Amino acid sequence: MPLHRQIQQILAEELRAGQAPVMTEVALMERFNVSRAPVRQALAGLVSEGLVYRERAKGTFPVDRVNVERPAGVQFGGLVGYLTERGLDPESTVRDLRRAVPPAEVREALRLGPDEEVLSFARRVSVKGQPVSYSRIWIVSPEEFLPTVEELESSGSAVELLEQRYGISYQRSEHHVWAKPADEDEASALKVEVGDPVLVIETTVSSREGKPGVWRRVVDRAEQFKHVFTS
Amino acid sequence: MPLHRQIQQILAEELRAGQAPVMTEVALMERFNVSRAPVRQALAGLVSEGLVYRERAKGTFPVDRVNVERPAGVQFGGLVGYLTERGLDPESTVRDLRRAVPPAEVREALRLGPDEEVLSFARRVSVKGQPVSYSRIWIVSPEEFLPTVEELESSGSAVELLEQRYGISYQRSEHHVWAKPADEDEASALKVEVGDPVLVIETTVSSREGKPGVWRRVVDRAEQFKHVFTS
DNA sequence: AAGTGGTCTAGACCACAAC
DNA sequence: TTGTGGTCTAGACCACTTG
Repeated sequence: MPLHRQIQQILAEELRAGQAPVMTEVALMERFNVSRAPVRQALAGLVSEGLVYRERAKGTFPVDRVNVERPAGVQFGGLVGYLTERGLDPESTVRDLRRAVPPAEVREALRLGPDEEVLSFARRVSVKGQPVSYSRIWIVSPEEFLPTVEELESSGSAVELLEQRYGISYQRSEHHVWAKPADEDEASALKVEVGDPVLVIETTVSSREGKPGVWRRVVDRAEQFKHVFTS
Repeated sequence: MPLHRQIQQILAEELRAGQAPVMTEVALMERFNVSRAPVRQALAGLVSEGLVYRERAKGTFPVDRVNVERPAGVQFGGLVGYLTERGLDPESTVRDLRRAVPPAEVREALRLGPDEEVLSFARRVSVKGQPVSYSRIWIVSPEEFLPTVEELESSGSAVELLEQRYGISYQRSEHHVWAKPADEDEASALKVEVGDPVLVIETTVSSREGKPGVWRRVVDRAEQFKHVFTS
């Protein structure tokens, strides 16, 4: 592991522990016996982590109140884990797992030809027997990637599986969010009345090359869980 | 302007114009007659702009399809400008402008004492006489910051005014998003029926020091405008 | 073998803030 | 005046990809 990562990690731990380490570049150069470059790189990392901020000619200071909470919503497929962390013991039901040609809207978002097949399935997440979220996902993946329903239900995230097995990782995502009255399908899946408000989130996930690889549409029960985005 | 910014700007223009400039570090060092540091800094900037990606031992490449669209939603107070850009000619109505003690929920988010007053007002944005968005905002600001209703309606963003006059700038924001049925107030403000779905977004904006300075709650007509978040 | 980006050293000068 | 972070130079070695 490169020096600057080690330094960043050490400082991040100290910051999260509430200690405010001496943060001037010179002091850190002496403390770690390195030149300025790795120190600056480590500090840049802490800035992008949101742990410190820097002011020219003034210094480097820890951010006031570090947000400990890591909310769901931005993290892809994090809902199950998020609920589990809070002791809510969610059930995840996967069905309709198959390779298929997606509808036109999804084909366009994923830039697929009219005959290209991708992996798809639907997932329903329930807490105490009450459904809170219903989603369908389309994943561009190797043909030999065929996880079982059990694997998907236990992992909570197909993208995670894909990353573990093939090293395919995604960097960018774009979320489109709106509210609408539930139609019949959504109402029956979520056990609400037709016309009740639901939250719809459509997400396109792309690799760092800018190539879209995953499209997902989530329908949430209104007021059940708030989604959090940070920027 | 520092060298690396100039280089980044030149390359960004070329990339957006569709030209794919030679991107190896050595080539750029020769082209701009600089050392490696500013070149690397410029390229790092392009990466965070989302214009290029880099692969170790392979090279630096333009991102597949550069998203030209700059969506509203993440930008604070950008709705009016966003609609205007699309030729929709929105009307912005500001009312109830005053300094006041916010309710407990907002006080907590802004970390205020029980008697501290902040600037507040409500804004309704309409397109063709039809309301699309209703919001209330609370802004921690100097007492002498008292913009007029006219200034607020024309600027589209109180935060922008604050930035221009006092140099106060905000970096972080956190959005909580959910759907709910409209209550009586929301229904009458947005001219929808009670119980119709609306989208609620509560946003806390903080300075880079981590100090929260603005709290806003927006209620949107459902399906009227989608909100877009990228990460 | 040649070329790439990632890392690191050891210097230097600058604008700016604080004392 | 001193110390800070921002910028830049001129070197170096490395792991890794590609021909």
